[in-house]
Order: sequence, then C-alpha cells, then structure tokens
Amino acid sequence: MSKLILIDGNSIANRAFYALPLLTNSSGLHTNAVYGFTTMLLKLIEEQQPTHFMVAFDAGKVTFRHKDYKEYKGGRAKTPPELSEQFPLLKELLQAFGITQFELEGYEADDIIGTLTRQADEQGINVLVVTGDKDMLQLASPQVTIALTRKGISEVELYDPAAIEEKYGLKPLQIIDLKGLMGDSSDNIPGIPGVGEKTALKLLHQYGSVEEVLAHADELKGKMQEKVKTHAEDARMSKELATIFREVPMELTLDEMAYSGSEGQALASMFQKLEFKSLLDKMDFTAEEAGEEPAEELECQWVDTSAAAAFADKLKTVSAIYVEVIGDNPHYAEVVGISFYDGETAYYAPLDVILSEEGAPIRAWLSDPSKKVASYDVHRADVALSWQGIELRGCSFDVQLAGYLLDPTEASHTLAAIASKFSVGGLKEDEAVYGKGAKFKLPDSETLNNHLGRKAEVIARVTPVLEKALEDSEMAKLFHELELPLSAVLAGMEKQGILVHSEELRTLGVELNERIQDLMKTIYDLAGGEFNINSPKQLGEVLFDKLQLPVIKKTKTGYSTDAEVLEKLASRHEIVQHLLNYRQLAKLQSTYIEGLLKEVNEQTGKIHTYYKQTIAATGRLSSQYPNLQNIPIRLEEGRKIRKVFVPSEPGWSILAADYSQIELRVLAHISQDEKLMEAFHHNMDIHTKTAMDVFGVAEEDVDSNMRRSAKAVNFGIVYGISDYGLSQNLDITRAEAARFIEQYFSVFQGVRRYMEEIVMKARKDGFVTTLLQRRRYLPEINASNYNLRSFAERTAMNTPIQGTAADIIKLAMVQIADRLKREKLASRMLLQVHDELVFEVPDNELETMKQLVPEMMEKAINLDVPLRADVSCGRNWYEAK
DNA sequence: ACCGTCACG
DNA sequence: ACGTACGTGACGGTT
Repeated sequence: MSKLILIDGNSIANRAFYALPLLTNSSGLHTNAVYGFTTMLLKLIEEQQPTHFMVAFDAGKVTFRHKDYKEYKGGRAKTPPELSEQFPLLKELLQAFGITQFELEGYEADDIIGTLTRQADEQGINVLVVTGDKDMLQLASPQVTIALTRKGISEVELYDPAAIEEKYGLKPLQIIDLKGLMGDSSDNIPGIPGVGEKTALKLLHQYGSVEEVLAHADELKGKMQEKVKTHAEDARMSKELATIFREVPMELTLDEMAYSGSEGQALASMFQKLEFKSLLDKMDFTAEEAGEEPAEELECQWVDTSAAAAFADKLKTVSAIYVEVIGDNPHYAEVVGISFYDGETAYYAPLDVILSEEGAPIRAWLSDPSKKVASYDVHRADVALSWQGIELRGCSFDVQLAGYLLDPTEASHTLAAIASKFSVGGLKEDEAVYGKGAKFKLPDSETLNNHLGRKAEVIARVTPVLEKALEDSEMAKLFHELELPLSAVLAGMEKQGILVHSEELRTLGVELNERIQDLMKTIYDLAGGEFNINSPKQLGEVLFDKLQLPVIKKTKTGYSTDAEVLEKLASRHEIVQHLLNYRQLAKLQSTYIEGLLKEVNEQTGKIHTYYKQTIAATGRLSSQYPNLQNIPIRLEEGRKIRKVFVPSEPGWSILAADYSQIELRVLAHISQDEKLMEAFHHNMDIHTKTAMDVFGVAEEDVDSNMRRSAKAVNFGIVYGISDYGLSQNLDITRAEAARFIEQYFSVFQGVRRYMEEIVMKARKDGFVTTLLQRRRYLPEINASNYNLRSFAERTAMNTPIQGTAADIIKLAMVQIADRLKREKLASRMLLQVHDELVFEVPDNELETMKQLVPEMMEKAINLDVPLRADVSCGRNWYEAK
C-alpha cells in the first residue's frame, strides 16, 4: 500500500522559524527553521512510514494569482534574512534525507500539492498533506488527509473530510468559500469586510457557497446586506484567489517521489554541519556515518583483585584515565571505579578493587605527581577520590576544561559531546547508557566495563586534537599554566571546607522564625484572610484583585510582585512594607539558615562548596552545594549570617582580601583611557572622580546624589551601557540617561573608543577575548533582530572586562596557593567570591598573611594601572570586613 | 521542568 | 517601535 507525504515547504519552514528561538551554529548560521523542519520529518517518517515523499516550495515572486490581483500577498512582511538564509540549508537537508523536492516558476507550493492530490485521488493513492495553512483543507478527500501544524511545530492535527465536517460543518471544497467571505489578511485577500469566521460559517451553513450567498443577498439583514452587496466582487475574487490551482502543468511521477529511507552518512554529516547535537545522539549514527574517526574494536579488561597485581605493571604505559563519579555533588558522590587506557587496551577497576589491599600499587600510582596522564574533569575526580582517602595527582590534561575554554558558552561539556565535536567517535552519551532522572541505573558489568573503558580510550584520542585546538586559538598557556593548576587549588579549598557554627545558625533561625510568624499574622490580618505569601500567584490576587492596588508590571504568567513593584506600592497600603520584610526574612530562613544547615557535613562540621570551573561564559567561577558566593552582605540583617563562618582551628582568624574596583581598573588598562588611568594612578575614589568629570564640578562639590549617579554610570559602562538600562537603574528618563552617557563618553574618550572597537572586533572575528586570551564567541553580533544584536554587543563590551578580572584573581589564587605551600605556611585559602579571597590563618601567621595576600593579589599581573586589594580579619567572616 | 524572586559580584 | 543593563545559584510554587 503506497503512502505519499506532501509537505508545504514554505509554510512549515515559516512555522518552525517563528515557533523556535533563533538558534545558530558556531559559524553563526541560523538553524532554527531547519531544526524544526528536521524534527517534523523524523517524526513523520517514524509515525507514518511513507513509501513516497515530496516537499514543495514556492518559486518566483510573481505567481499567476498576481495577474488577477497584483496586491496578492502585499503588505506581508519581508522574509527576514535569518529565515531566507536557511532555505539553501533546508534543500541540502532534504537531499540528505533522500526526499524529493519540487518547485515550479510562477506557482506556489499549494498549487503543486493540489495538482498532485488530484492525481492521487484519481489513482487511489493515500496522501498526507502537511502544512500550516488552513486553506489546504480544501484538498481533503477520502484519499487525502491534511495534517495542520498546531501550536509549535511538533504537534499536528489530522483532518479528513469527516473531521472538517465536524469542526466547520463544511465539505472540503467549501473551505474556499469560507475564505472568499472572510478573506485572509496574511495573503492580503480582502473577503467581505466585517465578516469573520463566525459570520462566514453562518452564511455558508445557510446558503452553501459564495455565489449562493451573493444571489440571496436580498434576504440578509440591514448592514450585512449592504456589506455583502458592496463587496460582492471582492468576495468572488477572494474565492478565486483562495482556490488552489490543481492543474499545474507538471510531470512528476509517483516513482520520482519514492522514498526508500535516508542515507545515514549524508544525514549525519548534515546534522554535524548544522550542529544538531541532540539529534545526532538520538539517531544513533555509526561512527562511520558520523564521519568520526572510526572507533576500532576496543579490548576492555575488567580488573579484579586477582588481576590487580598484573595490571599494576601496565600502569607506566597508561596515557589516559577516567574516574566515574555518580552524583551531582562530588563531596557526596559515589565513585564507581576508574578506567585506564594504555594505547592499546582499556582496563576498568571498580572502586573496591582500588581500595583493596591488592589495589595499593594503583593507589600509589594515582597519587604520583610525576606521571602524565590525560583525564576528564580532574577537579571532580580529585574531590570525590579524596573522600575515599585517595589522592589524585599527575593529570596533565583535562578534556572538560579544554572543551570549556574552546567554547565556554557550549551548553554541555560532556565527554561524548566534546569528543564528537572534535571528530572522535565511539562513545555513547552517559544518558544513553545509564538513563536519566528516575530511570538512572548502572548497567550490567560488561556494559559498564565497555563504556568506561571507551571513555579512557576516547580521552586519549581526543587529547592531541584539543591540544592543537588550544594552540591554534592561543589558549594553551591559559590552559596549562592557569586553568589546570587552578583546578587542583580549587579541589584543595573545597576539601578543606569552611567551619560553620551550626548551633549559632540554628539560634538565628529560631529568632527569625518568630519574627516571620508575627509578620505572617499581620499580613493575613491586613489581607483579610490566609493565603500562601510565597506564591506570587496568590499574592498577586490579594494585592491587585482583592485590595485593588494598581498593577505596576506584569510577568509572562501574571502580575509581578517583585521588590521593585512592592517598593512603588509601599505608600498605598500598609501590607506592602510587611510583605517586603517578610520576603527578606523568608529568604534568609529558607536559603541561608535551613539551606546552609542542610549542607553542613556531618563528619567535618564544615561546609564544602564545589566551584564549577566550566560554567560561566566569562571565565568566572561559580559555587554550588551550597553557593558560598552569594552569602548576604548588603543588608545588616542578612550580613549577620557571616558570623557563623569561623576558623576551623581554635585561636585562628578569618582573613578576607578583596580587589578594589578591579573591573574599572581592567577597563582603564584595556581601553588605555587617559582620564581613567590617571584616576587610578592617583588612587582616587573612582565614583567621585567620575562625578567630578561628568558633572564638571570640584571634588568638594560632589554631593551624594551625584556620586550615586556616577557610580551607576560606572556600573553601566562595565555592563555594556544602554540609556534604557541606566534610566531604569537611576529611575530617570531615557533622555536624561542618554545625556549622562554622552557626557561620560566626552570625558572618557578612550572608553568610548574601546567600546566601539570591541564591538567591531566582535563583528569581524565572531568572538572577543580577555587579557589572557580566554575567548567567547558571539554569533548573534550580526543578527538582524535588534534585541539579540544589542545583547551580543553589550556582551562584547562586558566579557573582556569581567573575564579579565576573573583571569587575574585566578592567577592570584594559583600563585598564592603555590606560595603557601612553598613557604610551608599553615594558613589555608578557603573561598573565592569573584573579587575576594577568604583564608583561615593561625595567629603566628596573621601579620605575614595580612601583607602577603594583598600584595600577591596586586602583583598577580602587571597592568598599566595599579591593582589594589584591601585586607581585613576577624574571628569570623562577618568581622573580616 | 519552568517561573518568579532574590542573594551575591 | 523595539525592550535590556553583565555574570551566577537556590528556593518555593506551579505545571
């Protein structure tokens, strides 16, 4: 039984384009419409099992319809370039799929499909027409079903004549009459003004066709009669325009549309070009098809206790290892085992074997810093193994870290994804082997052995490729001398942890709880009833429906109730101030009291955070489980939380040192702005200095308001300024904000030049870099969409600044860690908070450290302006301010 | 899994 | 006319 699928190519491409966010591959090619189209094709092939397949496209700007009505499709917005550039890709993709495509000058896809369905009707072939265009329903017949895309792209709704009858009460051909009466604004087909779908259906149910409606116009009432009579000609013409032409002079035989499956290789290479990673995984292409260096058979040996001694002899030739760690938080994760690759054979030793007596030589080897092996996510392995009493040393390459540096914005840096991106195949994604979420399960030992063995082998194969790529992009030094050493420093800090006074934290929680209870009671009283204050939905109803407060701002899902909105409502109702207080305290309670208590390690009494080194697009670190980079400080109430972070040895102190204005100093250096450099050379208060220059007043005439504005401008400059953003921040008009910015740039001309040049550089190269050559790609820098482009421009301005500051503190960390070790100081580095480092220090080292730390931070790198770091210490983190 | 909110630099 | 300041993570609620 033949089954023919006919796709309205333009319609589906359009739907996909507007339904999906703009995706780009790394070369800046837009791919969202092609992606949507692809998922639809895959779904159709799987579900419909077509024997024949064809995609029709519109061809030529002028069709025969324009002869009768030259405004046809007039007023329609021009196809955006982000979509038009995808049509060649789409056609290439269809070829890879092995799907016939057809177009004919002067005809639209509808007409081609209309003609083919007529022929199919005659020959009794089953047809499925896929389109987003309701007009096509006119083609439905016992043989022909129409699949209309619903919201989005992946869902379709099937219409056969019965379904059309049920939905509209019309025969398929009457769809033409429907459109004749109601018109179609998107095609600029007029219809009868004022007649929408409802009226049109009513008329058709009564009279059956446009012609009959016109013939019985006299029977219609008042206004309607008048409209129908005046626009009778429009209705006739509209019907004609809406009629799909089913006699296109074309010869396309069924044989030519035969579909016999897709060719894996062509499809895989197309998916690779488009960077459809999820599809590449899902399709399970063989390595050959995927164009990857074909993975050869790999012998994977299982190392048990009886084989451990023999295996130990092979260790000296091992070039890559992989430590399988299951669980998000490496401090509490399960180490499953370690796999090894010696250039020939893979070996896998489960953790219990490594921990056994027989595993001693393996443990010794793992701890040997003089060996050189490649691995993946050494940082994580280091932390997880340390909890097993195993030291991991001597990893001289990290695939994850390299993959991150080569493109920090990549969504995931899994080993399989990085390998595949660099044309090394043979490894399945963990998800495909282990399952995910609730379905996660370690497989049988043979599968596990092979999977983990393969990981070690893939690390060995991809390492030289990544080394080369790092060289080519001038990041080899950044990798080997900064990021890789840093990963060991981080692991050390995390293992060390920071002691938390849990009892004190609990006490704070009890006090807080009483105040929260009181606030809740007051709020319920004022609201006239109980509700869940934590639910923005319920709170919105109370404020804006029940209490009738004015709506200031809306979110996607309803009323906004954020602090900014509440501040504006504070004067209008007593409840609002209580809500603000409640929010503040509830945040402290849930995130910083209960949240932190949950993360205190039972054995150590400490909090061991985990720094992610491969997440932030700018090169910053981020902190998890818990996040110790966002402990409150701005409000005294929350700042008290810092009192519970204490030294882990009696009599020691907490020492904190932070860079002063590091981002603006970095800006001064990279922009070489004379005024800004001068300000820092004189170690001036930068916001006051900015106020003096921008407002043209003497230092003593800078009032607090002027300084506040100048500070906001400085922040804005670092973020990639826009008048809108500044106006929001300072609560002034856009015009005023624009004047501030102009004033700023007229003083700091070097900064203006930098901002212009960095955006131009981003356009030219497609990426921006930090001082240490860290890179960030900005594919949207040339987008025609204003928002996307502006975002990329601001990112181009901000990333070199934020990223260079991140480079610098990372340098300081590596150098300081080195120094502490070399000089055998007992002091320990515990935390990093972007521009701040926190240590615990014994008394006898306090003076040394108070000098050493800021000095090393200031000298971490030599810029054309001085760097400054302030230091302070106390019995806890709160006091070190 | 996603959203709104809010903590930090 | 558009609508956003840059970079993160965690929580509770909702879907």
